[in-house]
Amino acid sequence: MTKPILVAVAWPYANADIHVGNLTGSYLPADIFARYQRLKGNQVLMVSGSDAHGTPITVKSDAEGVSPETVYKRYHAGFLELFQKLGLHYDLFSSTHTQNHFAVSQAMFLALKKNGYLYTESQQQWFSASLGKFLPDRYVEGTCYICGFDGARGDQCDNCGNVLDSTQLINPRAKEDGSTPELRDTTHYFLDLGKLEGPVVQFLEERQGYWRANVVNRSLGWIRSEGLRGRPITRDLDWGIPVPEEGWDSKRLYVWFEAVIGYLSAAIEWAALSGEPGAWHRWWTEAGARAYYFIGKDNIDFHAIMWPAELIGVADEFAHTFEGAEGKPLNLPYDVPANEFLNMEDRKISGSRNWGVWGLDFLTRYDPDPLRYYLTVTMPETSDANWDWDDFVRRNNNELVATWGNLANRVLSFTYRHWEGKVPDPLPSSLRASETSEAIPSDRFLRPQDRQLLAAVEAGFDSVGQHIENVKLRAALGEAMRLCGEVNRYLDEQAPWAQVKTDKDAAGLTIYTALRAIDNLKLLLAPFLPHTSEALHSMLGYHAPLFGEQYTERINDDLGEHEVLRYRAAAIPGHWRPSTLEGGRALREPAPLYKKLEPSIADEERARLGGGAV
RNA sequence: GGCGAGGUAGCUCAGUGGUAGAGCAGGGGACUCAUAAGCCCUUGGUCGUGAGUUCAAAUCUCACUCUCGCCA
Repeated sequence: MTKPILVAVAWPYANADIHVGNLTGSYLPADIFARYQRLKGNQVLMVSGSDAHGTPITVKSDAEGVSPETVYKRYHAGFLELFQKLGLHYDLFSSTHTQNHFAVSQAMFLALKKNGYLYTESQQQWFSASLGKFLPDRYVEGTCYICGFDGARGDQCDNCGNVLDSTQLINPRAKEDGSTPELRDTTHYFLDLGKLEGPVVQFLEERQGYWRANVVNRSLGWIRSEGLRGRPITRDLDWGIPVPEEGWDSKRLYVWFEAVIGYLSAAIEWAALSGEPGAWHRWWTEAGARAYYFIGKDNIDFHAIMWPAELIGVADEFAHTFEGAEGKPLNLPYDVPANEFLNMEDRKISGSRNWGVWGLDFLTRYDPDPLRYYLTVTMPETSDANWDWDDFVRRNNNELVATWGNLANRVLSFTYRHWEGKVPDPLPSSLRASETSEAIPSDRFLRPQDRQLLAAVEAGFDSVGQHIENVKLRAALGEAMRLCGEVNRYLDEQAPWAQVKTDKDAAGLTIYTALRAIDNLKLLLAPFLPHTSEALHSMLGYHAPLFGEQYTERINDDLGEHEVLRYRAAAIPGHWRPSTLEGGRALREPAPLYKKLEPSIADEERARLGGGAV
């Protein structure tokens, strides 16, 4: 029985490079979860894309004198490169700047309006007569009315850190041309969150039993203490999605409102690209489907409150508006396993201070799986965590290399030397030549200690799998690593290097068992360490790969061209079940899976922190 | 100031009522297939503080305290 699983991954804002905190916060856990679900045989759809709209991007484009599109495409290209190098297997990684996303967002808007959850309200906003337009808060500077600092922005004062009401700014001036703006009335659409508060609270309470405490308690606490109030979903801006309404040409849908719709629009775009336009319904309207949202804690409000509110608000009207057909309600999030933050050497990661480790830069010096390993064992699942370069080196050398890499290497190289590069046959040599041997299941000859080891390792398919399904990835990886220890212990007890001198059949049984254990561990670790599991898979003599392939594609629509990352599933998918390694199989020449790192690199890497601007 | 999360071995963290755990680091030992890796033994904690509930509390309640985050 296969289940549709939607793996909805946070949309990176296309105005900065991705750092290790972003990776461990949402992108990496999503990929681990998705890879497991695919191995398990479930129907996975993992989608995301670049968040291309909003003022941070227009601010950057103004500063550089290029179009917002140029800015977003530059960072988007970096995302695609990083995801391919790190092996983040998105079924589709698109962008919010596509004709499809525009259409889906506008349909959501219209469906909410039709259902009575939108209203308009007039508010005051700075208007520049010389520029002839309303100014977003970030585009106004002046004196902070709290601390008196003169360089405060309309939305926030960088001196005292307070969030400001821009209309109270003293001596306001337009950032763009220095002109003095005036307050004018402007009308906006609001999402009537007050009306949706009851259903949203009910949605959260139904999930309180299994959601992470920091996600559900925070959301419920916030609603109970402050209540939900209407929130503007349009703003005066010319970059973004037009409001589907006569006379609203100068306004755009607010980013917070439309970016989350990407989870839905990307599923729809994926379905269209796959040549099966209705296929998105499997994840979005079927009752048995589950949607997991992988995000960082800064996004909790939007995914645990706002997005559910939008989905509850459109109800079955979305399909009606979008497809003109009778529709079912859209599925609400099943889980939002938000992660906390990762600090860098005990300080907050900061792009402007160059305090952090950036994904693409890291991969110019190190391999992807050690990064995936370290980010998983330090994943901030319950509280903030810390990246420490000494710890990175230690864990790479003492855990990844010593416990697992060395285990694979010691068994494979021993086999290669003593059994001519083939899996030893568990049949006793006396039976091997006889005619009947092919009919005898080789497991029959395994000794109790062999069966015991294999049973312990095979139990990992349940225990590791259960942890992953509960999105406890640190625990899952820890369990898999513990099983590596079991195999190391078994080898020490059996000592095949001694057996081989006195009783080659016994040594053969030991090595056969150890190889099969490694073949299992390769799968148990594959969601976490896909590159090296794939390499080991190949050394064990398999030809069909465990996982599928990523590729990019350029799509043309009315907005122009956008590049997406896609995924082609493996022809013969891997399976989340015990190995049935057969004797006699030819192995490939083994090579170490991981490299030991010099402890000195910790100092070298720390020296890079905070250095010259990127 | 309000809300949320956290404060458990030197370090990173598990552990939500029943005699304190893991990994790493530290100390000792036997082995040698392996990336001087692996294996065995071992040192180490009054579970932030105080009180309460209970036959029994790291685990529940209350107060206090420190850290981080969000909001005001």
